[in-house]
Amino acid sequence: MPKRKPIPDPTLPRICMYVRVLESHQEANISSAAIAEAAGVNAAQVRKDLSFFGQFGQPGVGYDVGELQVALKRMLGLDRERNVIIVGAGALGSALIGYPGFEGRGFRIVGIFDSNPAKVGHRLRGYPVLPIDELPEQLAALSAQLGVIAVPQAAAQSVADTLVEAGMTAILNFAPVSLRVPDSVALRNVDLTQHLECLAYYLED
Amino acid sequence: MPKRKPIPDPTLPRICMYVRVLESHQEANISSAAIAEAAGVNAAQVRKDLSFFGQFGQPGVGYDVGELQVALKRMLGLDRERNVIIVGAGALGSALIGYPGFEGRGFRIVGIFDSNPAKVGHRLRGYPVLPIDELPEQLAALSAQLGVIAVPQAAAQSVADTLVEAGMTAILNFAPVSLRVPDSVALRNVDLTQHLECLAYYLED
DNA sequence: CAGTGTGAAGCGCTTCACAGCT
DNA sequence: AGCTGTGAAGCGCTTCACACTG
Repeated sequence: MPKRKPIPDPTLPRICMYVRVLESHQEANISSAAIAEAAGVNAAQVRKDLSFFGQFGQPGVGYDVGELQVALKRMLGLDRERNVIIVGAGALGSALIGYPGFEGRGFRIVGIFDSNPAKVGHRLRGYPVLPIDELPEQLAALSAQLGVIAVPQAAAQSVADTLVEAGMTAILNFAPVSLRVPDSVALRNVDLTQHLECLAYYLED
Repeated sequence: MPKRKPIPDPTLPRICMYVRVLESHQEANISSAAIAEAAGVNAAQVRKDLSFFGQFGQPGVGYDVGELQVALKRMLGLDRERNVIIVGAGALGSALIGYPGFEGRGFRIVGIFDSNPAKVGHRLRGYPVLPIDELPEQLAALSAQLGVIAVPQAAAQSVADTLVEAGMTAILNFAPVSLRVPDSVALRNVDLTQHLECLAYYLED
């Protein structure tokens, strides 16, 4: 469900990368060629990507680093904090809670859920683990906008259904299954094993 | 560096998914339509993907589930165990060590490395944390074929260089940077924050 | 002149559609 | 009849090339 105009799917992650490049750039100006170099893409690609959001550059000069950064962050919706809940208090869920890349970039973990009664009630890195049945009530109270699924494969679809029913519209799924969600829900999958499997293909022996 | 014929980049992950579908399929036969349904793709896509590796199906019948599974696993190089080392003994590295999807699918963690002297020597989930300087010597001894980078952004390129110099040809990178490696090295990136950022774009407010 | 913005060409993946096999 | 394998069409992203701007 695109916001205003339909952005090509591959563009979005690239824009995120450009923001990173801008953040670690020292000078005040930067050219599309320099962004491309740092991001590992074509310079024309950079300009075309940016053109989806408007015109930011000055011919002969390039882009104002600070200005472009702010503009892109606003376009991506990264100009505000986002509350995130994690479902699954296993090793992966636990690691995500402490992941510095989240808190440091505007994503605040506001709740951990698990179906295992043995885990519920305990604290994980300072966060109380809540029972999954309470997810529907808690969701509004926590004003969580992003849900992370870090449960075993077998439980993933059920958790996704619960999240969707509770009104969650954006889900990041770490379970190795193709989840079924309504078109109105944004879903991204991160399949760790799949990445290793793809790499294995390129090994010689 | 493709093995025999150049496979379209998007095909590889899909093949991995098909294998998953086959593994959890009960009957002896399956049609491309059924695989497609479960994998969330087009049926013609499935047939075209499979045709890169050969002809497996029987017109009017479909595919033999067991046979196709074995064939695909061999084509992907998943018919043997792969030794994996993880660089970075932080929260993420720690979670990856215990990730059931690895050990359960032929990827065996054989070593953890970290540059922090405070971590070296300790055991992480039963594995000794080795100093990163020993990586070159240890690599051959451990016969590791896959390297996982789970260190902070600032250290990632240096770790990648070390891995490449030591002869590693496949790298899975969790640091949020675009790493520079020779073309002969297979590299895949998993940027957790980037996924959340992409999702944030689709949020209404 | 250096560098952006963009129409147009290029290219590769996806989907269609159907011949052919069982 | 049912379903695979595949040439060909369709489609969308990427790259080129250049007019234009400061």
